[in-house]
Amino acid sequence: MSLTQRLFEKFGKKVKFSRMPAELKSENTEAVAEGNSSEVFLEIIGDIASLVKTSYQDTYVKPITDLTAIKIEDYPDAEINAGTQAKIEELKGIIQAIESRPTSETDVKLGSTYKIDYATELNRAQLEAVTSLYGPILVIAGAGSGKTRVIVHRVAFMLENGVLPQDILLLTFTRKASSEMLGRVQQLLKDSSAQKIFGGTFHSFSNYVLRKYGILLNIPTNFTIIDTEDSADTIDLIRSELKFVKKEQAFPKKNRIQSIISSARNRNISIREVIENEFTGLIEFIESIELINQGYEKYKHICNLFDYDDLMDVLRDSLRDNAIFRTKMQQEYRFIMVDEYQDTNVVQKEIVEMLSEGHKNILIVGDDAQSIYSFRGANYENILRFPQRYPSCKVIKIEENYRSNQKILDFTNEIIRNAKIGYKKTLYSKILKEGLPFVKKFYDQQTEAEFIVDKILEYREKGIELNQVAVLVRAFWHARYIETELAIRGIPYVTVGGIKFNERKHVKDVICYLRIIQNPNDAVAWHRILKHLPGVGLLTARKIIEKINVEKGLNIETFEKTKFADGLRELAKMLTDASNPHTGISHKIELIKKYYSPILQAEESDYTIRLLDIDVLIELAGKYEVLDKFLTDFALDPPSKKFGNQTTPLIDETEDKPLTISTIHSAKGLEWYSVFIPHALDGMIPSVHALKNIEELEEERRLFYVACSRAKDELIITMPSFVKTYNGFLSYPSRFLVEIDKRKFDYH
DNA sequence: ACCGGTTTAGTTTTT
DNA sequence: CTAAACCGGT
Repeated sequence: MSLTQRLFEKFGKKVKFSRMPAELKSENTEAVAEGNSSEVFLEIIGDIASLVKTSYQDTYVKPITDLTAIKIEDYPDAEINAGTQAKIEELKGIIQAIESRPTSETDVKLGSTYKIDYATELNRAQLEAVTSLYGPILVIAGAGSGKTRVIVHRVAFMLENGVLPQDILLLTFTRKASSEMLGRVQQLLKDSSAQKIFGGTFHSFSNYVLRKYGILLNIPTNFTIIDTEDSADTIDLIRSELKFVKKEQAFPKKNRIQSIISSARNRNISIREVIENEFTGLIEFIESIELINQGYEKYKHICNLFDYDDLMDVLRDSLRDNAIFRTKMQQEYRFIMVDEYQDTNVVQKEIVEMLSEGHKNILIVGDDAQSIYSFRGANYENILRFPQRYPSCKVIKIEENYRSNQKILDFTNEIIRNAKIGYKKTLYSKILKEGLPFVKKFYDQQTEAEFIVDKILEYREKGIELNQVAVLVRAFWHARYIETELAIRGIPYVTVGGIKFNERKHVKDVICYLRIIQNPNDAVAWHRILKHLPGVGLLTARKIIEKINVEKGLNIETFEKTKFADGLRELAKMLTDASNPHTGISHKIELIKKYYSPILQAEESDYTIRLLDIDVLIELAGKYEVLDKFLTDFALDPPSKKFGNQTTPLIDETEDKPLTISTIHSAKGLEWYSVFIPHALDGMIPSVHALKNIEELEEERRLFYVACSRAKDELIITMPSFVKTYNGFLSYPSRFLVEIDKRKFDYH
């Protein structure tokens, strides 16, 4: 029976799909039925699961979807062009050169004058990294090999050897990581000297330095930091102002333009190069985008705004062009350590090189197998090429793993063994275990979610707390069914990654009012809040802002006769009240809340829930004295990245001990007793966006590796038999699973 | 000319 | 879910 006939039997009429397989469309030309085609399709897909479109083959075939039957040859190869091939070969050579370096076998002898017994707390490789203080050092640290331990002990060792804390610079991937490390140093040494060490992200370091030396560098010290969304909004303003003539092809969207511009800066190449290499469809827009970029730069300058890339670029340029500044920095930070070096981009690499140019006391730690941020310009070549840059450097590899049991390591080693690029390191562990990693396929996403939640409850019965368990996903929507299931059963959980607290629309609105109070030139913030006034759209907002610029402030009389005069007057009054330097930040937000609530109510049906977030904001602001600092921290490092569902905006982790649902990216550096990886389908991990290009595909592999290597004791990988996406159905298991020796896991 | 409601197309990851 | 495109009203 054909599909059309089956549909007819089921629904009593012919059903038309908006996105239907071509061969079915031809069968169904006189279709009449309406309705949400995807839902209908989903309902019947159980019967006809044989007809599944694979996103990369563009055909509807009966797929072999059983993990035991499918072979890696059934997956299409990713393209490798000549340039990439040459680079892979070159990197192989570099890796070989590193591997053939003699590993240092010197036993480190330490006196007994230290507070810490380094020799017993560290293994040999770790000890060597900790006690080598001078010259360039590369530490290749596999997942779970005690990387943090090395940094913590090294900092302690430095201090114990009389290095001044203010001479040390510790650059990490998140601010949380650095504060945890320095906190541990403090505990080890039982004194507070570690507090004087500068520890933080590249961005927070740049922010600190640029504001401190702004006068020397001839840049304003009171700039406002804007995030990616603001950046895209600003770019959109410029685009509409430039009034490009309509072309055949639609102009790229603001987020795309933003990512092109940012990508060019992160990789230190021109916009033209980015488009020619990666966005060949947009070649006709190169000139326009370059024009937009010029306007964007000018706009930021006038409004005193810095985006994330500015923080990096301005610091790099200043170090390069201002010799006085460079020398000052080199003298100030005589010992530099960089964590997660595989996730630095070119600009950051240059910053590190210039900072350590004189003394060369630079230690970098990283793992090329865990490089997962190339979309942000990160380049794992930075770590691989470090020995090229510093031929005399010491290379230390730490391969003993203290996190996972040997069965999990056997599994993760296999993932990385299949990699086309990078070190083939083999991690080992002394932790032994009977069971293998668990892999299971389910009928659909619902049954998969139910299984996972059942299993989590089972763990809890056995005494494993919820906060010892994590669900790791490639993209946030992969966890939707699981979230629903958890909510139904009342299990507390926090989400990490995805839309963050500070990115929620209403939170950002409130922040924009504060930004105007702090920097009245902030046109991006003005745009955002003026558009809330009835009768004000893009163009009117622009006119108002122009007037504000000319008149050096918001002058109500200018707009007396307009239809939005009342709204503007109310806004101006609130801003005047809240601008009073004697009102605390929390009180300012309360004034904003009073003004903003009716606006929110008019726009959102769930406004009472959203108002709770603003109360959270008030609470958070209570810890700050200076508005400037509050806004900067909010842009660079949101006070709490973890938040629960709508009824509990912020979760107290120590009290509720919730389950973690996280993106794999945000799970970096963390570990749990047991880890679930749902949706292990080809097209999810690896993502559909990465199937064509070998470099992107390899990054997905590393992502899968990072996910699996978070597990200490149990690793559970599941998949539904199909998932509907906007352009097809996914039903093949992840190729990374197919590649692995079947004896390394239990398949159910 | 401009605003604002409605439809429709496209959806990764983050400092 | 979000942002662009479309369209009708002032």
